[in-house]
Amino acid sequence: MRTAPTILHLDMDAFFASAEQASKPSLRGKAVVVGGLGPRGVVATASYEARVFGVHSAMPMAQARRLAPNAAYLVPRFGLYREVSEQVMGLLRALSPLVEPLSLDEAFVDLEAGGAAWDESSARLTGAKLRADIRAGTGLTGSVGLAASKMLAKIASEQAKPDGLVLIQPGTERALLGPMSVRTLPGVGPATGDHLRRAGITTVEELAEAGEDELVRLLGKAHGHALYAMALAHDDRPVVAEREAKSVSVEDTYDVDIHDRVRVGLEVQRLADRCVHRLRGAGLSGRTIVLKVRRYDFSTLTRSETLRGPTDDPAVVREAAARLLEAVDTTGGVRLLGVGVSGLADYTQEDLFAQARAAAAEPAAQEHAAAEEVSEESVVEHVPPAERRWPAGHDVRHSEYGHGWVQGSGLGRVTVRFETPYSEPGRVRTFRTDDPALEPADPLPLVPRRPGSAEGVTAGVPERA
DNA sequence: TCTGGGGTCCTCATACCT
DNA sequence: TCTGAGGTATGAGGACCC
Repeated sequence: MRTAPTILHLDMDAFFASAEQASKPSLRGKAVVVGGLGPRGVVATASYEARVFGVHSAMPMAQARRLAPNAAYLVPRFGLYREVSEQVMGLLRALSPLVEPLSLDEAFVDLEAGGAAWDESSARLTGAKLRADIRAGTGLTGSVGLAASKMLAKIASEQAKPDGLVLIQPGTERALLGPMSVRTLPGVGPATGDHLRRAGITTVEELAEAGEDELVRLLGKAHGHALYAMALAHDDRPVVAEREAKSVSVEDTYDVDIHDRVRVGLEVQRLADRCVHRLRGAGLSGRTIVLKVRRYDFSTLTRSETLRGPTDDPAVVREAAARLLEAVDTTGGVRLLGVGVSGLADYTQEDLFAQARAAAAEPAAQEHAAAEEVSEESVVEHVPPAERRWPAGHDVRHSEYGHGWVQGSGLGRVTVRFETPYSEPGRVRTFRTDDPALEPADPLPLVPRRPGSAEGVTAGVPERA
């Protein structure tokens, strides 16, 4: 293990909610909740103002609304978050070639590998400058943890939240970790936490005292060994820049359980098409097709089938998914369906054969693939028009009043607040949902671009245009 | 009053092969 | 030819993460 605290963990603060607040001046300092707004939605992120009321991630939206009835409730805009995330990841890559993104709002950086830091003081300076650059570039705050290992860097950034920096000095790790809850350690969730508690183990210190053999007996080989090492603050995992995807999947939870077997079949076909669309977009093909069914009582089952070779053919995936569905009892109704592909292979490699065959046998194959693309798009767009056009929180442009965002819609009306990331809080106006002067717009950058800036960014990557 | 979506990794059972 | 042991592939489920 390295001896200098040169592994950095960055965690953006309440990322989705903060991005929405930066984008909408009237929401700054207010409780904001981002997540699914349907009857079965859950909270993705709550702003710190909303957390005061007890709202937190993964909470059912209905419960959040009871706790914070006056908060602003918005659907996620992944296009905007992705764009901000890319900007932040760009700043990290300027520090080191070894950047390991964990999600849109989190990443590890090996500062030593990039020569950005080599000891405590250089690490601290680099971390502080990074935080300032992120704020200047995006208007958002991020918390930084610095330590000699990934696990400790992550614990440090957790302690730094919100909007702070914490460095764990090498040598102090075990004393720091000892009194903490076992739940602090990565990989210890509710089930393992309960398991350990029943065995009388609640702190990291007790975990270390229990000994490796006991932990393996309690939790199994892999988990036991890993946890014992963590309890001793041993963590040699390197920062890995390129991670290859192992599976691709799509799933939908329905507002109301589906009972009709025919409808279930149609939904599975749609999901298979969407999954293949994603697969192809990533330039991949896969061998194992997985069907996921969550029943009315929340019991979940998966059925899978491994083909002779990898495929990215929508017809093949549809057929496999349909076969798998035949073996599933859906009486009582289903609340969720999903289709996934694993056992991924490099599409381009595999496709050499497919292309050779196609060229020899079927000159129309290319057109067929193009037609699939179009039909998959149209599947994605198949949503009632009123909901599609005016989702809460999305940007709009009015020919007279300019740029704004949807505050709410229903009963043929849409309420818009006219403001931009750079304006004062704006006024609210209501229109008919079919008002021709009103149209959807791309998000604006959270911080105005300097004229002539090299990374001049087009305003917003539309999640779906 | 319930519980999203997209992933990863591990364990256990079973089948098959040698 | 029978039997058992061990390796590998496959399928199902569960825990965990953001």
